[in-house]
Amino acid sequence: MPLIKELSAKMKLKRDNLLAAARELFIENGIYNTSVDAIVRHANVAKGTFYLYFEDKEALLNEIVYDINRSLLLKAFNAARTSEAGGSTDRLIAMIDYIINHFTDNPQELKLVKKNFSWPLIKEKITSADKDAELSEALDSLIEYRHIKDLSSEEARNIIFAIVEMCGGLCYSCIIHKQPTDMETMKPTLFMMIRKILE
Amino acid sequence: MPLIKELSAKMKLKRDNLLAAARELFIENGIYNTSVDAIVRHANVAKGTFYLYFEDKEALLNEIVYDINRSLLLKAFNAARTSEAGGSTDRLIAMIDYIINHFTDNPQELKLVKKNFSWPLIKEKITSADKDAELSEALDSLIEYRHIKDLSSEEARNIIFAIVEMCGGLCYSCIIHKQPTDMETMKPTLFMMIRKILE
Amino acid sequence: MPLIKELSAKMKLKRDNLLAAARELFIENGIYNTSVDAIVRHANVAKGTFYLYFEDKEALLNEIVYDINRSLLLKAFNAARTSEAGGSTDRLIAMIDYIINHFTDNPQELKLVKKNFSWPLIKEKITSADKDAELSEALDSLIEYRHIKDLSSEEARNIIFAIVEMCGGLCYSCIIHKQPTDMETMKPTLFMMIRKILE
Amino acid sequence: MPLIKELSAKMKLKRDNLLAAARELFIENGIYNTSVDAIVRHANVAKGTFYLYFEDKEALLNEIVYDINRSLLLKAFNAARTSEAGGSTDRLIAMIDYIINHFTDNPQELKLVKKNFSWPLIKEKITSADKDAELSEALDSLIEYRHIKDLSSEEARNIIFAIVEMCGGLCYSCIIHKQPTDMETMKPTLFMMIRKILE
DNA sequence: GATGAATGAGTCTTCATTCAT
DNA sequence: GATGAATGAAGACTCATTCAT
Repeated sequence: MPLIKELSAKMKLKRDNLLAAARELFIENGIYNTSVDAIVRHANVAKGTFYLYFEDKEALLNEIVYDINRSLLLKAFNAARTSEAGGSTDRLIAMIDYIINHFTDNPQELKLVKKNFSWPLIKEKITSADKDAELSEALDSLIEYRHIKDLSSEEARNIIFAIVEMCGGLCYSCIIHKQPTDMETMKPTLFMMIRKILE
Repeated sequence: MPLIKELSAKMKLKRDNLLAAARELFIENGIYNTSVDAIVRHANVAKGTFYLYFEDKEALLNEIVYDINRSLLLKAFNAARTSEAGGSTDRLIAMIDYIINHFTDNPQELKLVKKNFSWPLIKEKITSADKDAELSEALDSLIEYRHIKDLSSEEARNIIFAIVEMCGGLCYSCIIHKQPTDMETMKPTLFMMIRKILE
Repeated sequence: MPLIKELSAKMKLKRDNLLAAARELFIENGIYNTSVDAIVRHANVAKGTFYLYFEDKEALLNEIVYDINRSLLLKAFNAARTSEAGGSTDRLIAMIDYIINHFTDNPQELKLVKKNFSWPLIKEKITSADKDAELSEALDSLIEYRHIKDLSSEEARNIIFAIVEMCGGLCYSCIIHKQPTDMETMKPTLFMMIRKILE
Repeated sequence: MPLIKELSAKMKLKRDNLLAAARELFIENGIYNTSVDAIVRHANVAKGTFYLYFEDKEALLNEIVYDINRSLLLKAFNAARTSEAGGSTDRLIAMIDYIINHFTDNPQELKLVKKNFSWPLIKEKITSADKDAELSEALDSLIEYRHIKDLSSEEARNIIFAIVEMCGGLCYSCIIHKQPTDMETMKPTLFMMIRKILE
């Protein structure tokens, strides 16, 4: 797309500025209280510039949500990999623990991600021609780590998926609404449930 | 308060009209694409009438989401109660099955409910002075049905809660996005997981 | 107008209720922040009743402003009459002093009256068939008290009128805005000016 | 701030258009009967443009009232300065005469100004960092022209102020309501009173 | 006479998007 | 590519007034 690579660097910067500004404002004030105007002001660019880099506000939002998820997943993955956790179940729980802690510390981010998370978006990014290799790999290893068991890989994937949904849902209600209890109290129960599911 | 029952009945009708109109439009076009204007047009009342019955759009939304949840929960509860399911786990699964089937048939309703579900709202309704007795009871029996086990009632409640979140999350992604698979395929895996959790 | 005198008493009561309620609210919140709705609520009557007694909001406002002026003028008049003030100038100043003190204690009333005072309204009330005799007399004596001087009665009236406007204007700016100074400081200067005007 | 003077000029023009349109409509229909909608229609700009230049309707109103006062005061001042009037009292009367004549010719403007005049506004404009020097000077010379007399400058200012209020009040009732007489008839009496006040 | 539910024109304000420069 | 003034449709909400009961 960019004709001259040199320019592309400058442009990337501007784009990143916008992304960062929007992320900050979305997290601080919520999506529906953040106008394009506020974003460009915070990023110190002109209104029109926004539309040079993003189709519209939603495209920007999707990208931000994707970035947050991607970065968090990779960090959680590395945390689990470098932990001394022995079995694969322990590693999965270490990952989830990492994610829970992160959202406990960043509840606004959780709000943003949860309300706007979309699997199709992720799927596209790990399926398309210029796919996100790093993320793909992390996700794959997550899914396939249970190959030892007598489950088909689809079934394994579905189980992991279900666990993830459960964790996501609990994060939201326990951290944001403290319902039915706080996250700290819920955690042992959650981990126990996961262990039971995975035997 | 109402001196004349007849009048009150008329007003209830109008209120219900508005509720129904809004529900339809919310389901069809989404919340943020449904203006108060559209609602009153669809309900065939004047703009001002809306504000006679609802403080604002959000109050209306909350009521709709609550109504959907309430009615679905009660129906699921009755379905489970009248099923031949023996054990308590079977009854819980019967309930969940009912809910899954309902959302499979009404994916738009699922969209509406999922994005705007809020435990605090439910909590308020089953806690306040003039609480919703019927719903309260259903929820209580859900939570306390596992008193036989060696779990504290809080832990039992938390487990049920987690299962509900898992089911809710899976419904959304499997029914709306068909991710990672469709609901029909996911169901057996889900039920198996629930059984494992509850032993 | 009223067919039955008995009813008229009840009606007068309702009318007075509305008047009193509106006056209170106008003074407390200002005219443009006081809705007919608030008035009828505060007066404990139905919305429609309002329009049974007043053509519209403005008619009500006019009546309130008139009542305030009338009552204040009469009270000021009596205060001056019963004061030991000797000359006619002293009596006029005593009157003005009374009015200034009243507005100093009731700045909100001053706001209401000043922004909505209208001579035509007063004129109509003291000119019409069923004129307000008491007020008429007070005003007349005010105007004609200077008959000893070699001024035509028109000129005397105009001078008094001008003095009244000056006092009214000063009240507003000195009491409400403390501009150019507070009323207490302005008073001696004002009285000195009046004396000079009247010799 | 403006990098390009040309652009700024265009914008100033648009702002002035809005100002002029609003002024016309305010004068013709009154403030509360003039909607932002009507203003932008009359100025041939889009609704949003209004809010590009003015915070809200009130800010616009304040600016208009200020502009009218400012321009009238300066014109009156110049008229008095260039008149052959000898003493300072004569010059003050010349000024007042100018103002009276102006309002006689523009009664609608008088209405607008009188109901919305606000000393605090004026005060702010002649006190703030980037104060209106020209107006400041005119006002100062008005106030201080009586330094010869044995009055403190505060007292002199207060007297002038009182005279101004008297004139303003008389203008309104004599011009708008012809009460108690028309302005032409009132003028000699008024001037006589001013002379008496100032000896 | 009294009621109060219903009206709907009207208000201000926001904001994503465009486009001439 | 970058700008930011301009747009105007759309939004939520208000409230004086009416009228069937």
